[in-house]
Amino acid sequence: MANARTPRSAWIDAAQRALANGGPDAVKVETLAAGLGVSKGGFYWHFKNRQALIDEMLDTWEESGTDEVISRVEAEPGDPRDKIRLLFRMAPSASQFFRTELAIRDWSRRDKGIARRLQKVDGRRTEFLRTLFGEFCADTDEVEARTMLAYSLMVGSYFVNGQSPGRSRAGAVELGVDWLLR
Amino acid sequence: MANARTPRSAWIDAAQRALANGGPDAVKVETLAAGLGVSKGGFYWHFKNRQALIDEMLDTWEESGTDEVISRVEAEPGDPRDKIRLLFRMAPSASQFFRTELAIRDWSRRDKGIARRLQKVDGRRTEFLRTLFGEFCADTDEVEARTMLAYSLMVGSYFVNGQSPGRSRAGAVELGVDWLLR
Amino acid sequence: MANARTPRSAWIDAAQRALANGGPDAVKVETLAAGLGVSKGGFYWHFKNRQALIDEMLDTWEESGTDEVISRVEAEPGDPRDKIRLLFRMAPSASQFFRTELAIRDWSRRDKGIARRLQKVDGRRTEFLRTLFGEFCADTDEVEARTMLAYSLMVGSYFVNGQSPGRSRAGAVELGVDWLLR
Amino acid sequence: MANARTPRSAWIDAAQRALANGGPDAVKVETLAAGLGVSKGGFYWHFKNRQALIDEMLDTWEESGTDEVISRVEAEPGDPRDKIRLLFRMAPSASQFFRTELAIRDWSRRDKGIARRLQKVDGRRTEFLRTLFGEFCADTDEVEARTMLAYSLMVGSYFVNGQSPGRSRAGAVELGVDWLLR
DNA sequence: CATGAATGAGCCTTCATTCAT
DNA sequence: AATGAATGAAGGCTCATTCAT
Repeated sequence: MANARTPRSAWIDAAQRALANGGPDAVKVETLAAGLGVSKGGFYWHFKNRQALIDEMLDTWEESGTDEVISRVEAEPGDPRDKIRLLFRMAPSASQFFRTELAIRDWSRRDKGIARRLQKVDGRRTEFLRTLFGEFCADTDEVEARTMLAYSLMVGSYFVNGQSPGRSRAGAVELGVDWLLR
Repeated sequence: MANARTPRSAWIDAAQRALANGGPDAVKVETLAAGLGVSKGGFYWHFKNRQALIDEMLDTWEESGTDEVISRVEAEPGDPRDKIRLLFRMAPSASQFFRTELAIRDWSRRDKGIARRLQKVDGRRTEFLRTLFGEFCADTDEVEARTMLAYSLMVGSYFVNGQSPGRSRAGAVELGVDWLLR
Repeated sequence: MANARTPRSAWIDAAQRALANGGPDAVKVETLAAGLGVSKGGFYWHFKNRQALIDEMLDTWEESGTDEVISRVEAEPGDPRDKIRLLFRMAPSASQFFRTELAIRDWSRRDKGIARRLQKVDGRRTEFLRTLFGEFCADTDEVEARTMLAYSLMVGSYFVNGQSPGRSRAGAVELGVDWLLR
Repeated sequence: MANARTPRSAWIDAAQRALANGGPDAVKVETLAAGLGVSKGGFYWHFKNRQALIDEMLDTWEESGTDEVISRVEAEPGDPRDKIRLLFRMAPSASQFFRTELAIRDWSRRDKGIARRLQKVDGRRTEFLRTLFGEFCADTDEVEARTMLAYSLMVGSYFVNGQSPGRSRAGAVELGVDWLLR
């Protein structure tokens, strides 16, 4: 039973990829089925309907997007500054995951349920950042300022398309990080 | 005369609102028409097709989002720090406009044409920020770092959903701005 | 009054051209108006509706398609054979007119009214051919056979698309005519 | 299995009938579906789009209108004259098929693709006629003349609506055929 | 005589969903 | 665990027609 020919997880993965590449409206039963080399009818064996798939996909994302990242960073040796730097380096490397997240971020502005999920994720991550900054920074307001700037940079830089003169986006981001960690 | 019963601009406004609220796929001729209390057929008197409306809407956004904003800020008296603060205050007030922009930002990741437009807009705005920071900050790298952080904060904070403990989002953003302008 | 800015006849001509080029469905009020550099609203000043235009166009065609051709041929000097040859030569020269007629011919298979009109036209023309053949051919059946062959050739050759080896269509038709006039 | 509830061929047949009865623009997905007692959405399971149906319909017509006809005639015993007579007798009996062809003939004047197809069909058929006439007729020009007249009669007589005095169309055509086979 | 603006029916196409097998 | 076939609700677009000016 559990070892289905096309397991549930395959649909969820495909949905996540579709979301990352084309936004919520690109999560089409037909398209996913085609990608999996399966007829769309089969989809309804696994899921009640499209919404059910989407919900499960979001559950999956929510889980892996917080604990996983944080525990990986915490496991790493080094001072808080190293850990923050690591966080910035992780985002682009988890590309597929991160691109899905960007789509979800946009989506959250139109969907209360998604917004709630994102709030949890962002809450946990900023909390983590606050802890890290707090380790070398006494003033609460300053911790908050740096946290806000750091997280906005981490997320926002992916929504910004401008070109810094003579610098790659990554280069410009690094300058920002350095400045934040002075 | 240009006394249209439903002027072109009404369609563009409606499209902008729809984009802000539901993303590109929510810009539906039928829906816009219903919202304007007009039959969908009438749309095609004003625009060749849906794409033409979208293009014009983007043109409109592009213009008002750069020249307009920049010249309004430059007209204001005050030192560069005041001007940067004004920029941050303007964004949320131009709420409808800004929400449209956020949708465009997400869209740009999937559409080359949109990406090009956004690059122009972001390029001009960051250029403007660079000028302002340059007025009280000698080091080029520092100017770049502050610019990147400021713009990411301005944009990214709208994509972040977390809650700072005991602070509104606006409050947290202000802390960030203050810190950036030290 | 009678000298309108865009006279009735202009619409009828345009309709005839459209019919010749694109068949009945190409006779679109909008297209005709555009071709005349006029807005389509004006159409309804002249005609009750599309059907009215079509009917008038057919009336016009019916008139010019019989008496005109026949009287022009009869006016010409020469023996019956010359006149028949002239008829064959006239068809392609009256190109615009003839192309309209081909469209009408097709149309007539689906529209009783058109069929009746065409029957009148074909009846008069074949009658005329019968007279001409009768002048050098005694046997009634032979006259009928030649008439049928001649008229089918005149009309049908325009619906046939094959290529005779080493001959133009006109060349092949001429061979047929020669043979018919032996 | 290929046990389609509404097989592809049913759509093609319906399309052919629609074309025969109303011309190319009458081949409407919605209309065909209604005729087949099926919802229009189902159409797109069988065909990519309307054009795909039309193309397949034309392929079908092309094949059955050449190879099929020719091989059926060639299989028949008898001298060339008998075979030509058979050809003339076959046309009206394949009424549905022939009416479709007449529509295609008209269509070909406005559509290059259709024209190419028709040229192939007419080319093969006239080639066949040329062979048959060649068997009892030495002079090349005469063969060509008779071929042209025969084929124009076969096709053209269906576009001619006149009434021969005291004769049916079929009767008049027969007279023509007899004369051609002297 | 005509335009500018709109209506509404109709068509093509897409897609979530259903269902018998 | 899935396929083949279909439904039906949208949504984009065209076009005949209307009507105030």
